[in-house]
Amino acid sequence: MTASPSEARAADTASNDESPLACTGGRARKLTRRMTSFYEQHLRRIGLKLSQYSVLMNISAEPQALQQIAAHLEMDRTTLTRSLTALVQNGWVTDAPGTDARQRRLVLTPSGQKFRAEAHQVWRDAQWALEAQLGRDFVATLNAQLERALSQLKPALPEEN
Amino acid sequence: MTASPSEARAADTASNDESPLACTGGRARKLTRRMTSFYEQHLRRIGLKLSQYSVLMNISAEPQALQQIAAHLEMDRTTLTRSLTALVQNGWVTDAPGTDARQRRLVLTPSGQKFRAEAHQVWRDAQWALEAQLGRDFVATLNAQLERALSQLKPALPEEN
DNA sequence: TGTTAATATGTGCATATGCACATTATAATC
DNA sequence: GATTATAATGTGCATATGCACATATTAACA
Repeated sequence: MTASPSEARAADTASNDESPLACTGGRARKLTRRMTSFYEQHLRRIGLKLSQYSVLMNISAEPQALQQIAAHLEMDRTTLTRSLTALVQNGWVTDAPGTDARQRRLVLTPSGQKFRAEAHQVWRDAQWALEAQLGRDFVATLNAQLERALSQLKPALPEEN
Repeated sequence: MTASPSEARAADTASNDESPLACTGGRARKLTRRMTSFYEQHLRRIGLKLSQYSVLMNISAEPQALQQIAAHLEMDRTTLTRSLTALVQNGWVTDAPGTDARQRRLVLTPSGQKFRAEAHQVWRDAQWALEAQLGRDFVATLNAQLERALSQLKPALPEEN
């Protein structure tokens, strides 16, 4: 409502009161949509989504617990579960036997290792294309900015589960 | 090439001339997840997703065609359609009568105008919180970087529809 | 040792995202 | 004026995202 407590600060950002584009989150989302689209133009020829590629690159011949992978990727645990479904169905990833019946330990299959190398090459093409389009220096700067933002914008409620 | 477990990490940090930079798309996605989470912590108290907020801020008392809104937000047309469903069901947005039976023209209802102002205030709180956490200067820089990336990474196949 | 707490994961629900396809209405053309 | 092209939108499908809740398993401990 008429939030009087914030009127003082309102002057600080009054320049963009009417402009929703000032929203950093909105910009980030928009860029992510374009960026995802860009990468997936390349990845489409091997039938991978960018997210699936990310998951695939974080699985190896060494069994890793699902939660470890999720933490490393900083993906929602349940999102990872469903993302793995496709990779498992394609025979690239499988469950390694373990001692703890709760824990899922995931490994690449032989065909998964082969496919991962192929996917990596396709990603390289995409990344090179991105650097060609935006300029290598700018991409490096952007990477650094994203990295810095990530280091400062810590995830909220870090796993209260 | 041997798809060793370290290959992914090697690519992540590679910076020599022969290797592409780290996956910019992956970083962007990760930051977007955190950013979205950050904003939605605030927006949750009025029951809005960040995406819904963006849509709401791009609808006014002046009827606008769905496609115009989608183009301006650079959102997929069909995503917008479904995002509008919730806004319409809540009585904030409605269809304005038009001459072309194909075209949907959307307007804010009176209650929608009121709610939009409220949502805007909540967003301001979120934006302020973001600036407080990351530092105002850095947010400004980040915004500029995102904007620059957006201006250079044009959408592929720019609406062949 | 039996009960309770903590762990690891899965499922249902709602929305987001984009593609392919279907539908309806207007415009164009002959 | 009937047929065809174009335009605007909606729907189905697959996946992404995150939250709330449910389940199963191991650890803790009284």
